Amino acid sequence: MKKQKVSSAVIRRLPRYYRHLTDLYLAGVVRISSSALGKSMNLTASQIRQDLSCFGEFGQQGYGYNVESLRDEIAEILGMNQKHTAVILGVGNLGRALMENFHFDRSGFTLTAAFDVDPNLIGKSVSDVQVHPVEELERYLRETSVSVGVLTVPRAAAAPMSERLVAGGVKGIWNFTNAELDMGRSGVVVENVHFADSLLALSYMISEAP
Amino acid sequence: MKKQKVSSAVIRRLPRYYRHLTDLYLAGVVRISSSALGKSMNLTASQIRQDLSCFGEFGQQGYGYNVESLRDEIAEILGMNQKHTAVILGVGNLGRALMENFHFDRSGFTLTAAFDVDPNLIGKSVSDVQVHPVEELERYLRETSVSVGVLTVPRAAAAPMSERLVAGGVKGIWNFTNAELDMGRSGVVVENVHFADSLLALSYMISEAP
DNA sequence: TAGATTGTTAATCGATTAACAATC
DNA sequence: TAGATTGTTAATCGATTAACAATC
Repeated sequence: MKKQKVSSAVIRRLPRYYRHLTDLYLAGVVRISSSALGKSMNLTASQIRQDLSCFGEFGQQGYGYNVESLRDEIAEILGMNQKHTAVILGVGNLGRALMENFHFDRSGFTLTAAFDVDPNLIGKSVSDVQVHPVEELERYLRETSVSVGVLTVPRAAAAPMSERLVAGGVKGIWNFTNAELDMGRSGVVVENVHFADSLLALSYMISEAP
Repeated sequence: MKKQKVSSAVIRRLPRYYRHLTDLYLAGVVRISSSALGKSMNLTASQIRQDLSCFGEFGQQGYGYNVESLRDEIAEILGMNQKHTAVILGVGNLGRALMENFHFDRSGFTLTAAFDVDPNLIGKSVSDVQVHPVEELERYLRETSVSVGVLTVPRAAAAPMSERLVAGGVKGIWNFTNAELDMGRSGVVVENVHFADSLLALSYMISEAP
């Protein structure tokens, strides 16, 4: 086991490994070699072995990797067993879509509360998660350990809300607004889901085509 | 103007440039140097100049870049003026959230139709876009030029739907399902929005923290 | 055992950064 | 003009690929 810094390119591939290994596992595949996995994921066998070597030795010469145990190892590496919690800020369409459709638990998270300003929503539950008035955010964060704040508020509310989350001690922010959040020296990690950036990248790629 | 291949790292930064320049423009900033832009985006001035040089010469020595015209140039590069069109497949929570909240037009797209299997939705309109029965997809694609199909269907429907989109001649697929689509030799571009991958990357980053 | 496949070291490739002449 | 800042070429850094001894 090494303790070198893991590059962000590797980090981005880990969830893909996890997803593919889960699919293989569910399909009943017991073992797989780096070259077979590489073929199915469009990576080189070398890259896969190199990536995994950042975290330990999970394979066996002449055999390859056990699908289930490699999947479990990667889950562990990703922190999926750490009982992370999340709260969601903003129960508009997108917030509700995440609450109703996204399986936080499959990523090792428990969604424990939602917050909104709309009096019509407060007190209601969405997918068994209660909507609180946003004024109660600070108290909630004080009384409950929350790993991640999910930002699905309007753009204008993104900066102030992120500051309140940081002050409340969250470790990460999952940002669905198209605001660029500045975490300064807080150490809080921001993961952006910028829909527009994604669509524009696609726009570029289809515009280039011959 | 060069005609070298543009790396995917550069392509991914283009929408960010566009977003930052738009913010600057709306804030009334007229000109900016690569070093000032770099500071605000956490990039080196060198990298910005190197990136832009893939597409042409947009600055002026001793002055920097005109914010508005650089923004417009990048919009052009991204294909935002090409009157791209999109249809959305699957009007569940996520599909509806995109239809109601995401401004396709701000990325240069027009959302022209939605498709679903649910008889209760068919015929209705969401944000002025009509929901059609999915059986009509082929006819619609034949009669209308559609650039991109937005996949917000359940995972199991992702593969067959993507095949129908490809057969119908779309140029790109914006995939919100966690299925990994294989476009084979079709030349159709897939842009994935994998929520779970994104959250797992965040999970890794907060788990590493000291 | 022989064949397969790992983990790791070395080689290559590509992307980022630095430097600087050109010039507004 | 002098100062600022570009576009581009060269230097550096990091990530990917190839090669191979170790070994199941």
